Amino acid sequence: MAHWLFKSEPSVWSFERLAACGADGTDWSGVRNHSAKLNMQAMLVGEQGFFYHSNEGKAIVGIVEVCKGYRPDPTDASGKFGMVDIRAVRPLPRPVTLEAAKADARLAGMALVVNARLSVQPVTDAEWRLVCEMGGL
DNA sequence: GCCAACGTTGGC
DNA sequence: GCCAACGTTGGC
Repeated sequence: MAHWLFKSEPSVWSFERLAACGADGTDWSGVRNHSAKLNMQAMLVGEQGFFYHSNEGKAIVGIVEVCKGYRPDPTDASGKFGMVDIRAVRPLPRPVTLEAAKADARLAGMALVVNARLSVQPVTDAEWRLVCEMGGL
């Protein structure tokens, strides 16, 4: 099972707000980037990812799960982009800050460290295990 | 098809 | 608030 990372400004859409959506989660519409699109296309229902707060907090704050597979994004008039649905699984007991990720040499290749602007990122198994551990899981 | 100009994102 | 990085657009 692959792992992922979803990024959002908490003032726009926070992990708390996702958690409030419950077990059905919400559609992750509005992504307009081809790399992010390819990542979402590769997602399978049941795969898990991190949820990262950009700008404010700058930390991985929770675990999410893909609960509906890739399909067209109705908010995209061009029809080129799509979306998946995600739901909150659990918050991290100890959020893992960007600073902490950058400080760990084992995470030097992590997409979040290398290309912070990509809104939907892949996470390797090793990165997943390490960040979960750092986060207190 | 190349590349300069521009807009957006996000860390600092 | 600034600016670097990146993606997209459009002129040639």
